[in-house]
Amino acid sequence: MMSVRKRRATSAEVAREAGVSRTTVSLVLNDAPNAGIPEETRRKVLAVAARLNYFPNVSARRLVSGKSRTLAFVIHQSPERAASDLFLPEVLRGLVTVAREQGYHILFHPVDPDNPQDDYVNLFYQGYVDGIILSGPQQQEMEAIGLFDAGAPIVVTGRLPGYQLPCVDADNYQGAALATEHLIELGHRRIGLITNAPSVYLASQERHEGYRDALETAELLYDPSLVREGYFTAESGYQAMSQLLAVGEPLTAVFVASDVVALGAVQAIKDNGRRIPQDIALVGFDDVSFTRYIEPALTTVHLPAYDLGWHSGQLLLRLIAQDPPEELVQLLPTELVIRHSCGAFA
Amino acid sequence: MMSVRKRRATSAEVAREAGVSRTTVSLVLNDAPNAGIPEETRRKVLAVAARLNYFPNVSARRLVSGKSRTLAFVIHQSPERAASDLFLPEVLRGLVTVAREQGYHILFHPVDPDNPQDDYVNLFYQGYVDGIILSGPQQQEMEAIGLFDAGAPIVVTGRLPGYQLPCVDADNYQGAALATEHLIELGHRRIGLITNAPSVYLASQERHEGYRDALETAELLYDPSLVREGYFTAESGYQAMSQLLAVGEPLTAVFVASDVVALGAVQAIKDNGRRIPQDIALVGFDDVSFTRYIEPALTTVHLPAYDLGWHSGQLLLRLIAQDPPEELVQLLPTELVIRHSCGAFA
DNA sequence: AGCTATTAGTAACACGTGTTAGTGGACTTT
DNA sequence: AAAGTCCACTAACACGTGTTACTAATAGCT
Repeated sequence: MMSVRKRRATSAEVAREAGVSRTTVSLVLNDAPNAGIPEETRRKVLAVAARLNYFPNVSARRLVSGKSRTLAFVIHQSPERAASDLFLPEVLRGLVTVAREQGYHILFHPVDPDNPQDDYVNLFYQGYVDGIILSGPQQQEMEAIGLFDAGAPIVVTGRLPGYQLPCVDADNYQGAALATEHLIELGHRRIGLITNAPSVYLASQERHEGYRDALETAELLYDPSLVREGYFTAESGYQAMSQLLAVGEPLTAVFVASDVVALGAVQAIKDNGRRIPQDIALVGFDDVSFTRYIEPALTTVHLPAYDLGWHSGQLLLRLIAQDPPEELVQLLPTELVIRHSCGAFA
Repeated sequence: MMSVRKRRATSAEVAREAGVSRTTVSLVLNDAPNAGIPEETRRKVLAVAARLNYFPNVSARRLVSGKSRTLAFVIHQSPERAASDLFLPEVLRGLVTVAREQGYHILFHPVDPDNPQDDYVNLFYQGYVDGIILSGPQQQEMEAIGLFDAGAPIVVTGRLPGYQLPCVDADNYQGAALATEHLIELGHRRIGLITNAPSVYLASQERHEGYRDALETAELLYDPSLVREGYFTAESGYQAMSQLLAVGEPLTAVFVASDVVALGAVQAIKDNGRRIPQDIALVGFDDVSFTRYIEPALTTVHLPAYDLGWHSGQLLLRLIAQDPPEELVQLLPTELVIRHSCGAFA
């Protein structure tokens, strides 16, 4: 049984114990390519290091290298919305995957938008991290812009309207068009829209435009009276759908630009005594985990959460490596997930 | 407009610019209480520091202090299950909240159980973090035990059966009893159980026992033929419920020890042409976000995800501060969330 | 034999900070 | 006036590592 040593071993102790200099220990452990260390010395050092349970101190390494090999994942989330952040696990998984490939760690750093006393820019200035990923930015994100202008590596997951920051986002426009085109192909002519959020949100605008352009490409009339605004929640979807059901000339399909909002819409349709998809066909957006469980299973547009994390990390790492790609604004394609609510299987 | 300086300022530069020694700068910025620095010097130093945009280098601080003021959140998650980890955001929020109060940061470090080449123990031995929170441990977590035996601060979120590690878990037994008692109070006498997972999982055992003991306390017969095993998924719930519906003497209520599994059960009941809660009352477990949206809204036992994160962090911080509480195994109480599927509002 | 090239290694500096022990001067006390 | 006390501040060390410049010894070549 190995006894527990209180203090951690240092490279100096390894050197003394192995009868070599600290430099040699360092060269062996980082196996420096050009310095020719003979095999015997090498093995001796490694053996002593293993025996003393030596691990190089990362703070000292960081200090001398000037790099932290850590990325900050900064996410704006109010306590209420945090609980229902259904993408966070997947985004993180994508980010960690690409980061770890290159030996980087992730510092998880949520920020409460309501009291932004917490200065995430310090994470960079204090050398805590080498770069920052900013998820779900606010409208006025002056700190991020200042950071970028100062030459700091920073990537926005989502988008910051009006500023030219490096960012990775889902192609909301394309996804909305995909959903709408699918309903058109199924023969629908009067297709309503319930947005995911008010139009100040860029994603909401883009999904709205994708819907409209798909209609017009198919030479269908874009009718604003068939459009209602959602507000993130299922409740808002219930309200919006109830209104649409009361429109004079009835519609046969609705594109709801958010799965959570669509949940409320489904309820409203059922309460109104109509059936899905026979009376009203439905397509959602986001592909959150529970959409396959509701009745009927929701056809929806898959938001590539894992890829968002992965590409954000990849972009950030290239910025850190001073090797930026030509295109600093990346839109990731979405995919239509066909289930039962659209009536394709009827 | 302030020009962007390439190199970051150091305390030595601040000292030179302010005409004092580096020691004075350090004393001012950390406002050391006993060292009497006159107000004028103090202001002068602070002014120069602000002008030079000086931030103390965290790597150097860590090196000299020997502390990283960082906690690792290590979570075992296979890629498939990561996407449906509905508690992660809340657990993280709780953990970050308590950590930040004491000036700690969080390193997010998922581990794929299928290829565990990644040694999270090194995070501690290399001085990357001061302590480790281990979420969702495997059955044989020898590294964690070794770490604990070596005196490293470590806390398990969930529980490691058979070993005496500090841990924080939800009181599954109490929650299951709560759910079952509620159904009994509503007058049900034949109450089925669908477990959340196979009985090798501790949480599954505990929920099973809570159910049985609640029955026996009410002097009702515990009947194994009314018990079926779920397996995490809605599909497994559909299967289990279908079997229970075919039992000779029909039951009037079922406690499903997982909301996701309950989703499948709901579907099976509907497909069988019975109504909830009139024909069959249902209570779930976990209180995942979508339970309020399904039809009827699911009565369930709230799993205190935020508190799990918070108390895990709190316990770990006390271990780090060498101030451990008497009780190193903490069970957090659950709460019954009464909605419509149990029939309490009928 | 004398010069050069290679081998095997080390001494010393740098990274940026916290902190202890100490110093010179002004002020107070006896 | 001498001794003691406080004030304001600093020199110097420590933290643990990476890396460059250098040395001593050996081998290779003409």
